[in-house]
Amino acid sequence: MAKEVQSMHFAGSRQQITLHTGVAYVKNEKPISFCSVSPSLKHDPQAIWGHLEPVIFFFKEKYPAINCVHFYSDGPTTQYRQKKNFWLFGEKTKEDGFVQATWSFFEASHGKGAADGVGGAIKRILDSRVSYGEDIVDAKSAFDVLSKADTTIKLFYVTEDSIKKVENPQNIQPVPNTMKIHQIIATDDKRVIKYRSLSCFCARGACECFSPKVHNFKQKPIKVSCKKSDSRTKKKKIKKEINSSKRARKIYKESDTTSEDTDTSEIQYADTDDDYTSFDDEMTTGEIETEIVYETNRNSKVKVLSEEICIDESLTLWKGKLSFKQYIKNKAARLGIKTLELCESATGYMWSFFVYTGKENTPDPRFPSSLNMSTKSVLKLIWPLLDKGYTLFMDNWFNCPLLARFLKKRRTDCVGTLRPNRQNVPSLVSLCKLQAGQFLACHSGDVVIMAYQDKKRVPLISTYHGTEQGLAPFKPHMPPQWKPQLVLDYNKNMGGIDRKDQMLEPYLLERKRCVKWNMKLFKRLLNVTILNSRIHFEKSCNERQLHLSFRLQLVQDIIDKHLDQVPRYHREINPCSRHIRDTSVSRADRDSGLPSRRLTDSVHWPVRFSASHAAGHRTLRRKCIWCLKRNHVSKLTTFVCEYCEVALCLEPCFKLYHTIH
DNA sequence: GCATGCGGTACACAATGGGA
DNA sequence: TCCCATTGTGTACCGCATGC
Repeated sequence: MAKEVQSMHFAGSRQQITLHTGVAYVKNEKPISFCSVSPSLKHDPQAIWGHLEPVIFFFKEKYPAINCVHFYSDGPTTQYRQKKNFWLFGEKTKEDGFVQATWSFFEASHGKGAADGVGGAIKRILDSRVSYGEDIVDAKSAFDVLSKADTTIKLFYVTEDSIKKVENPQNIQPVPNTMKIHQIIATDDKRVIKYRSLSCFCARGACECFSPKVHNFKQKPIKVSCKKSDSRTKKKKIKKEINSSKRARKIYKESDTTSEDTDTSEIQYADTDDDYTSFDDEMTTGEIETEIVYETNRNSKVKVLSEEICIDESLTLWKGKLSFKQYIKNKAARLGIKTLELCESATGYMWSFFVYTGKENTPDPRFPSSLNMSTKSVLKLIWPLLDKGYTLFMDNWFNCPLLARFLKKRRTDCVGTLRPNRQNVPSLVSLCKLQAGQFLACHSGDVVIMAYQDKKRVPLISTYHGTEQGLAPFKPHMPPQWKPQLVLDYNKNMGGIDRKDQMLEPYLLERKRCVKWNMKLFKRLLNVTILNSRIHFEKSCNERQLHLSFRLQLVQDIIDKHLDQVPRYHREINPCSRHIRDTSVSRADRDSGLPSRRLTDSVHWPVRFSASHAAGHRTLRRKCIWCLKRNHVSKLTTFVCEYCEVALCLEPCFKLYHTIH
């Protein structure tokens, strides 16, 4: 409805005014064009609603029965399509008594609209008056001239004070994906709006077409500051969150624990993941694809694992904003992206993994939703390996008796530590008095639960151990020590993931700061892939290879194989280049002694931004990287290097970028 | 919480090119 | 050569993601 015509110059005077034009369509009535004139040069939402207020008042008075309003405008972020306007829209439409209200934004480059026509007519009237000798020096004189003119356009004068009186909302929550919004809808609550990427009017906008999302301006995001100086406050916040999660914890009862035919669909486990505190931040999880599950080996024969495998968690350091960022207090990184991994115990070969994106964000239709997260995680990872006779080692976050029994039924043994507060764990495990080195074991069918007293009480579970004992590995200056075989096997085989992390530690590709979290995760996976390759190589060749020499050899092999395909410039600056062929000079040019005019060996050509370059973008201009990085100047360009896909000014940035290292 | 970088848009003005 | 429409460029600003 509204369209703003920018500032104008009048009869030699440099004073500017603002015209805010529009056309109103009322059912069964002729369209009414209107224009508000103001000396204020503000064009922000506060000004827009300052201009709209007298217009709305006029129409409400003329047509009191109106209770529904639809606004149409283009979508500049400086004016209409922005959070402040959204906020004022919800506020003002309620104040003005509209039952239903929508605001739709035209797509960019939509062409001229009716409101532009009104603006053109106004400017023509003013121009004609100036040509007849009238001097229009300010907004008031322009309004007077327009009022005297023979026009059907309804005119309003808006003072600067009336614009200042409009509330200017501060510190309000931005609406996610504002740039993609094409319609906002007012709700019963003035602080809550709906928005969607496509407009619809099948129920005066109050429909559920195109899945409108709800935005509440009242809610504030939960933020936890990570400032070093504020560590005490941070600890308090973490402690508070942990306590609240404990209070909210629900212990479910097993539906049928006596049944012999135990199935995962019938069992429910206690949820006790109180070591983790998830930080919710500004990013909504809906924007994140949670299907980052690495299951390439499910049906492949790439690697035959040895019998002992283990599942554990790993944390990739990430301090930036991320909705599924995890805090794990006993990890070195403490804060980052948590991955749950299945590795071979002996070598650390990572067979599968998935990124933990929170309890609610990792749905898997294969498992009942009643299962707790730790059990679902185990089943998700081990599922392709069931019925193949593996022995799975896990720590106490994953283990519980019913899971162990289920795995045993699927020909998979299970060994690990156990939390005494899990369902079906005998109370003796935590209550019995034991001295250091003593242990107590309870049997139930195939499952044995043991309490071993070391420096502190360690509950354990196994599906193939008994009470047999073994001699612990020799330690200098320590007497030989007998321990339950269960404990010895657990200590021996649980460290697969730690072994992998230990081997990767000196070669952390992801150590360099990354702007995006997914790039950091990608680098980490690349690193794990190299380690996996080495393990695979060692097994296939049956010879030991130092990790460093393996990596160096890998780099050399890649260079030997692919260097010919690398553009000339990159080869010349690469000290490893051994295969440079100068094909840029023709025989005729060599004979003439002049440099060749033919750039046959170059792949770097300046091309215009095309639809392929601008995939996902709506404009065909980008900021020049060279101007931005080297000269610290923001300069838009329409050219891009065809090969590098980097935006560069044609002159001189394109040449400088490709010649100065 | 703040700073920074990047993508995106609007707007004003300059440059360009075709037709009379 | 002039006029006018189109295209290109610079600037300002906002939203969002990320890092510290």
